[in-house]
Amino acid sequence: MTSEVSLRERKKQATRAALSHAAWSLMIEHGLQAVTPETVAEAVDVSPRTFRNYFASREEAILYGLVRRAGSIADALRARPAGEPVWDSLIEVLPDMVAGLLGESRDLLLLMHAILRDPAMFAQHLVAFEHSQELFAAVIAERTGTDHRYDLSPRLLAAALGVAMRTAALAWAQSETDVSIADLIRRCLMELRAGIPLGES
Amino acid sequence: MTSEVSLRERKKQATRAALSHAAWSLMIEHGLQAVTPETVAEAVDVSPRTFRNYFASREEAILYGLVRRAGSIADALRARPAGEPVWDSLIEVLPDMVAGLLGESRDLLLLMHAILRDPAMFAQHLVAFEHSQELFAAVIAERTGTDHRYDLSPRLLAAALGVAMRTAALAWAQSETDVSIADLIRRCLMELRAGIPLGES
DNA sequence: CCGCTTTCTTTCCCGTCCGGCAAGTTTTCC
DNA sequence: GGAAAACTTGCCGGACGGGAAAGAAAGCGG
Repeated sequence: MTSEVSLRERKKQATRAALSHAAWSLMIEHGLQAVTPETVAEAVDVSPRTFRNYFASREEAILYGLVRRAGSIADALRARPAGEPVWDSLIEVLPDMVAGLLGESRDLLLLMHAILRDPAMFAQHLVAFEHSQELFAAVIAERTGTDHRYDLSPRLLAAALGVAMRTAALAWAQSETDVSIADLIRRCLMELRAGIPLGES
Repeated sequence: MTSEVSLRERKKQATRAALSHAAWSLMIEHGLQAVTPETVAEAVDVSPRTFRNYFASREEAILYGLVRRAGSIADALRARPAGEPVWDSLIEVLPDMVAGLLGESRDLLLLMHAILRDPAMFAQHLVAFEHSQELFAAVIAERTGTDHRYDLSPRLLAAALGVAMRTAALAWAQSETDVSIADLIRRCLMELRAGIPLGES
């Protein structure tokens, strides 16, 4: 009963999580240039070669945690009342949950700066969001009774969510005022639901 | 009058275009693995080192043409009548222009397969779209009289356009039926303008 | 038209990174 | 308990990235 998955699998997941966590911590504490297969592997007490078996790049390791958290957001969406309109679920769940999962705002700021400075980080964060979107697309498709592999709308909406979160995060990182990231995400989502009305003169 | 930019600058642009074009052609004709700094440089008759002075990776070279074309789409948007609502301009211009600029549908299919197969291509195509979105955000901000550096809406809309085009391209590449890419883009845009209404039961 | 300066191209080269391979270790399964 | 499968590790070769300096081309002043 303790093992619905094998010991082997649990160890692998643990190692992957530990490596990812170590990569993240190293970046927060010592900057991006301090994150290398060697330093990360040493922190987890495995060989550098093993690090490369788990992650194709240091960027992937750093951002892996975000994809995991996207998974838990998707689970939270699944847990919403069955009849609730999807847009309502999203606007209810996403802003606070994203803000909650991101942790220290100082950490997020460091991450955003790394993403904006380093081309490899920038590219990889786009990939991470893309992977997260697949998770969201699956949930949305479940809840609307469509198939996200064949129907446009779920994928479009999932992609729009990614856009909302990235746009909000960017605006947050660049703004001098300290509006909350949750509010920014909420505003982006509501604009999207309204069809991005441009107040044109 | 022929030279509003210097000869030097024109030569650089020509070299960049030639390298990008060669990289694209090589991919279409001989597959992704045939595209290397060496082969591309040879096709343009420059040194491999020069190729790397222009592009950070083969993927960047292959996709550079797409970003250029995004620029010409942005120009087309600028040329629309001043009073026209932005969404109308977009729906009017984007679908046909994208389809027209992409050329042979067989080529596009090869590109999509390369993007879906190769992680580096996948990452780079996201970056290319991101760069294109900055161009679109600038146009939208001009036409709505907002500043895309401080206002959310133009960036959100520009990002949504990228999403529409990528989602459409993906659906097109995966569909067995031969709907036109222009129609798919139009459908995505109209769904976005309508706030992605999900026909929920 | 001619040198001088600036910018780009090219060659050479070295350190780093990536990933295949095979030996050693751990887990699984019967 | 022992064979088979899966994972970890060190080693290694080839690819890649980019610095430095010489050579070629373009711009600029006379």
